[in-house]
Amino acid sequence: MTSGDDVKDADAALVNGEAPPSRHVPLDRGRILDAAISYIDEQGLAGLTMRRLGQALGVEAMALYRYVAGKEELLDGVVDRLVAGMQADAQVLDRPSDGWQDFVQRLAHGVRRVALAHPKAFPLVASRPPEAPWLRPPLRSLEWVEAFLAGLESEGFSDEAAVAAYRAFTSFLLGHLLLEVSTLGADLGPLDVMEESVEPGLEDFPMVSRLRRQLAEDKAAVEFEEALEELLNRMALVRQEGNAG
Amino acid sequence: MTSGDDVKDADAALVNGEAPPSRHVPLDRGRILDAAISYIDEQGLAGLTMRRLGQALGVEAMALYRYVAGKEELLDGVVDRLVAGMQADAQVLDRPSDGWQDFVQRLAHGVRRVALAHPKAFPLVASRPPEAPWLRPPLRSLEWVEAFLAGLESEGFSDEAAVAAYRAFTSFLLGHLLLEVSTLGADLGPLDVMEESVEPGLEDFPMVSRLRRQLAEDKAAVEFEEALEELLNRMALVRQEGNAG
DNA sequence: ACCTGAACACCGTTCAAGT
DNA sequence: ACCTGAACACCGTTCAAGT
Repeated sequence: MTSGDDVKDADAALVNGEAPPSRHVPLDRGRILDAAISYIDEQGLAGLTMRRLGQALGVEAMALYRYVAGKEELLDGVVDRLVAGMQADAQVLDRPSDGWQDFVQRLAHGVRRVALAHPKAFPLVASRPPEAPWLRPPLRSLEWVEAFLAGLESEGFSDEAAVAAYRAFTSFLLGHLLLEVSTLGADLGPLDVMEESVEPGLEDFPMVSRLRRQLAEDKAAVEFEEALEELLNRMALVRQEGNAG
Repeated sequence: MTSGDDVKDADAALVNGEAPPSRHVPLDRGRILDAAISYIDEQGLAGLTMRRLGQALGVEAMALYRYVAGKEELLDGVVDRLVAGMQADAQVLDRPSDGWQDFVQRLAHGVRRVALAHPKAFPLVASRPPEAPWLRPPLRSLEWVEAFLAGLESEGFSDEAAVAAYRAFTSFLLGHLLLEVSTLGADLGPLDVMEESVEPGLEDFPMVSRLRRQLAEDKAAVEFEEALEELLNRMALVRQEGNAG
């Protein structure tokens, strides 16, 4: 677990794990962003406050402003950190080694894993306005886009086919993951478990009430796999067109 | 509409149309929600405040609480109103008359029209947590879902096929429309126009910088049409399976 | 019946001051 | 160098009071 790496100065008293706010270890941006993500995971996005975040770090809110420019910039930092997590997790920077289908599958599952790990934070990745038109959510980093395009072209995709694939891939991920994550209670903190009883007024909607069970069934995982498979098929067609034309 | 029935006591103040009865026309929920949507359209979601909304209506903020339970409930009301707008616009309650493909196309374009008309408010439709698992964004009303399912079944879809189509349709709409709307400046109010100059650090990303033009090109409309066409093809397959099996 | 004034707890953010 | 206290403008929400 804890690698016994040397620590440069003798703050040896605090050892490992998540050190609770300690006197002499100064804050740093990374710790603040991680704390923000944890806070959102536990309390929900709406509950995140500069003052409460400071409190969680054992510090007054004003101390945060030495490391983040403001709340907006904090949230941007959270998004960056989540996106960086996707990259590390999916090893997206690796080039395709088992064909482009495997490559794309790996990326898709990497993003999905992060979304499911942080369902209350993921909508942030989706909704912050992109800084550039080539950074479509949820693939909000140049590293991501570069790796995606380069990976596909190394596997025989033309410029046009790679760009089309990029658009299709982002739309696919955004729609599926946002929907999946929204069912996991994406907004509020203390969420009441839904009642199993009959919803009021449902008797006016015969189809919905008859298909209630099937509509409520959690098919997110297989749905994702099937839609991803469909996407790969479409991408294969576009790739061939590019080669033929 | 309102028959001139006598009301026995004065608790009425029943609101009919836009009649200015006496001095200040009293507020009503509809007017508040419409004002909120206008405010979001013009100033952005982040700028919406109970106090400022009151001001826009010529009233103190506290007066709003007679008609909405709070800010959260206000936003839910905004979502309901936008969804109602989709229904009116797309005439979703009409049953299919030119085949189910035409039916689904009509619905899709109706939702897209509302999204494009209110790009800064649409993310709300996507991100508020659904009240029930059968109300997947952006189709957040029982009327919508009922009409969708009934429409497809009347055109030969089985239960399973209709439910699968519903899932696929919502994912498709959410992904495409959220992405399209996010490029229209979905978050901030006074947004600076982006610089045409070279982005910093782009030289480290050869693919992105080479494909810059193509990536920035606005293909949202054709992309939507093509993906919708794809979706219809998939739905056609699922429909046949249902009939064959 | 409908709206307002005053009040409360909480927010983001600044800046001079502490250590 | 890093953090805090005090202050400011603004927020959502309540409630008694005005008309």
